[in-house]
Amino acid sequence: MLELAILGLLHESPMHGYELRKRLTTMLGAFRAAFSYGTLYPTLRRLREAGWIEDAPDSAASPTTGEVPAARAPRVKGTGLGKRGKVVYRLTAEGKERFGELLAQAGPETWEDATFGVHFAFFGRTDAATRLRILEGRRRRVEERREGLRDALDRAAERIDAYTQELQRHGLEAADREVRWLEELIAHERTGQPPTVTTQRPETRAGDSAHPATGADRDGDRRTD
Amino acid sequence: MLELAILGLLHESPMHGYELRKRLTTMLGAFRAAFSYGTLYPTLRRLREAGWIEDAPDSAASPTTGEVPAARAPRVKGTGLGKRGKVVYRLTAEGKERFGELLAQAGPETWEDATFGVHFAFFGRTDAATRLRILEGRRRRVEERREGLRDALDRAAERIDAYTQELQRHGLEAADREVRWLEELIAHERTGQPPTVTTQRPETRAGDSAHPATGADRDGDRRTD
DNA sequence: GCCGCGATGTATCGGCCCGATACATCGCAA
DNA sequence: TTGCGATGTATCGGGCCGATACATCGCGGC
Repeated sequence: MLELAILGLLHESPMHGYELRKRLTTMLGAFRAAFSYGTLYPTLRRLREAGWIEDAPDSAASPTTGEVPAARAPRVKGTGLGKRGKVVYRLTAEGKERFGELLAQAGPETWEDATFGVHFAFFGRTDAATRLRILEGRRRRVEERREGLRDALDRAAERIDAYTQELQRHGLEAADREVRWLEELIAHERTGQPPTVTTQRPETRAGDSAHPATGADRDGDRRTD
Repeated sequence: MLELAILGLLHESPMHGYELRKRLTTMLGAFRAAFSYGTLYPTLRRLREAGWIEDAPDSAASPTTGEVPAARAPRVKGTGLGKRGKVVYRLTAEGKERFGELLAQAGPETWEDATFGVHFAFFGRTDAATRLRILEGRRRRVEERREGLRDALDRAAERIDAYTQELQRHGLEAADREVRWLEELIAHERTGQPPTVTTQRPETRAGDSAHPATGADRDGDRRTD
């Protein structure tokens, strides 16, 4: 899950682990608070070893000329880095491919809480059919939870602790709201609209006016989950 | 976190791991879907080794539960539990003490998503001062997230992907609703009201909900899961 | 000058937790 | 008899978290 998030973020532009984490935190609105560094750095390492991303020393210290660091010095373990510590990660060609694969997935794991959030955040680069499948899977998932909560409350009535009951009531309401949200999104998808685009502030300077979301890439091959 | 949940549930009555998990699932309304067995059983083992709980072969559970409609015949013939059968866990005296300690905690970890849910579910056995501290800590936590989301949306405006924006908007709304919920609860706590006396749950159907005969339930006592 | 101090930045460790998987038993129906 | 779904216990690999440890940078105070 973090893998998809990192690949997607680096797809826009290379950046540090530190910045990556901040972007992650605000990007994942609901569904997840933040990833910890204890997760982030090991994952970066894994992705590097898999060849999806590559790192380079930050050349920001010397703007244009400067001396290029002699060689991609192998990471000195033990006590931190040599001297200049910042590392910029960037996506490789294989990484782009991998990102595409992950984007096309629409299996059961894609509609779990946090995973769904990450996938949704990248819907702008996901093809329409996959978007719909994920949205509907998620809806079913939340509906199931909602029914479970409803039953529990019906059956519980005055048998269980009032606080527990209140917790379930709150959970039921949240589930209900999410289902309605999803239904709206699904309806929009079916009519070909991008998302609801709440407040429009026409500040869209020159450049392309096309919507990033409605590109409709013709699918050639697709792995159905 | 699971530790608190298990101790609290076993405080009511002894039960199997299997039943424990089902109770857990419905108890934790929002904030958490379910615990997996891959978590539950190792935790039970840990608690047993720590001395907080003890196991015993399944014979007669104490009837303090909601009672079972006599359809359950004792399937214990000759006690085959010696080798490996059903195991009923029950709280020890030390376990009760431990439960009390955990209930009294009100630190930073108690207002994280899932942990907060577990603590809240046991508010009926938590003293008032601790309840208030946890509620207020949680509120601050969610407020911070809300502000972060608000800033991101203000600043982002037309810069970011429409789907990502929609995700953040949804997250903002959810955070806002939770803050209001918490504020209501805090107000109730301050006036000494026990729990929020909610006799009606949110109706998800259209149309308003006049509640006929509050408290009366059409029997629903056929399933004991 | 230089000193602390908070933000930036990278990284590891112990431990919680999850999904997948493997068993075994029981009641029931084809 | 066989199959099947619910009940029931348990482990394993790996993802993820909180705590912790460093190191550098910019900046204001003294």
